[in-house]
Amino acid sequence: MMETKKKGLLLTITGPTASGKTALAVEIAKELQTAIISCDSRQVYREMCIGTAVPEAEFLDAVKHHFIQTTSIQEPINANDFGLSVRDKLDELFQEHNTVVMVGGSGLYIDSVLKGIDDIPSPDPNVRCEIQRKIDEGRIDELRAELFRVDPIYYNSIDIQNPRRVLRGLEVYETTGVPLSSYLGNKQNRDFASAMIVLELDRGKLYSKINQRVDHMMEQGLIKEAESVYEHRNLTSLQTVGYQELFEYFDGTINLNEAIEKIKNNTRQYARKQETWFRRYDEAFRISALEKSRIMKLIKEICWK
RNA sequence: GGUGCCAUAGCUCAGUAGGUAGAGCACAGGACUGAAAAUCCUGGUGUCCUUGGUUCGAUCCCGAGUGGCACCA
Repeated sequence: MMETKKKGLLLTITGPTASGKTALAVEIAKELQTAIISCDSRQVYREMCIGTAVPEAEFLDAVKHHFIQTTSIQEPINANDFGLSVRDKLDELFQEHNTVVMVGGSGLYIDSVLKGIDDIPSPDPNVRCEIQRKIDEGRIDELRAELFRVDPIYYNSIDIQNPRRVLRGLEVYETTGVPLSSYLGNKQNRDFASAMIVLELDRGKLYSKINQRVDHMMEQGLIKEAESVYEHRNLTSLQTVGYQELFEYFDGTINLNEAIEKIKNNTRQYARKQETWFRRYDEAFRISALEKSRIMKLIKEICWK
């Protein structure tokens, strides 16, 4: 069989939040003299910096980073937009580099870049609002029945308990007149090679790093940052750990200590969900986040291939 | 010192007309192709404070002890 010519290698570094991805990626990118693509659904927003743990200035200065603070919370992006933009950017970067480093913990965004995503027309936002209204009114059964009628294939493929999935199927059908399932299976495979490293850290260590990091964010002025975006609290991009809890504090429903504890709890849960997601990447190299020299050795082996 | 109330899951608490227990949170596992730091599903946590008594049987009733809280001195 003829192997299609690959443009270059995308080396993805992932792992749960606070596992040390950022610093490691910078070190690797320096070693390989290449650029970094951030794969983080929240660091793309300019208005959120402290709470999303955007890399420190010294890191950003040392290596060219892409997709960090490039858009506004008022112009939200989604997994599809992200995947397409990254692929465009990679075309450009592979002209100059054999290897590019991608680092981040947003699983769906990683998939969008590596596996691609089917081309589905963007639904009408008003349609979404209308369907959401019905969900809020408790009419989910009605919506499920409707979805079953218009798109039984999709209906049978999703978690029908999850209103988001039901909504998704209906919003596509209602705006395009065509079932969502008919758009599936035509995605564009990537034209570059891929290798992935998943950083691992035992729960105890991970949780204490998370706690420390939250305390550090508070010292850096997370409250002030949250205040500055409070008026936009309903935007999708602000459905984010570290902000929603402080908004509750601003509202007076909880006190500051409770808010901080909640941020820590929710960050822990986020880390756990990330780990669940990463277990699906069975082609990935899994390695302890603490063994830096082993990681660097592994990188060299991967890149020599 | 006296009186009253309380003691049940890691935490906050519910409960059993006496048949060894349950919610929320925490914790753990899972799903996930355009909101993904989102959304959804699943799971169990236990000397029911100690000790004597009543009873076929006590976490529950009675006595004593210990600890906590409140009030009175």
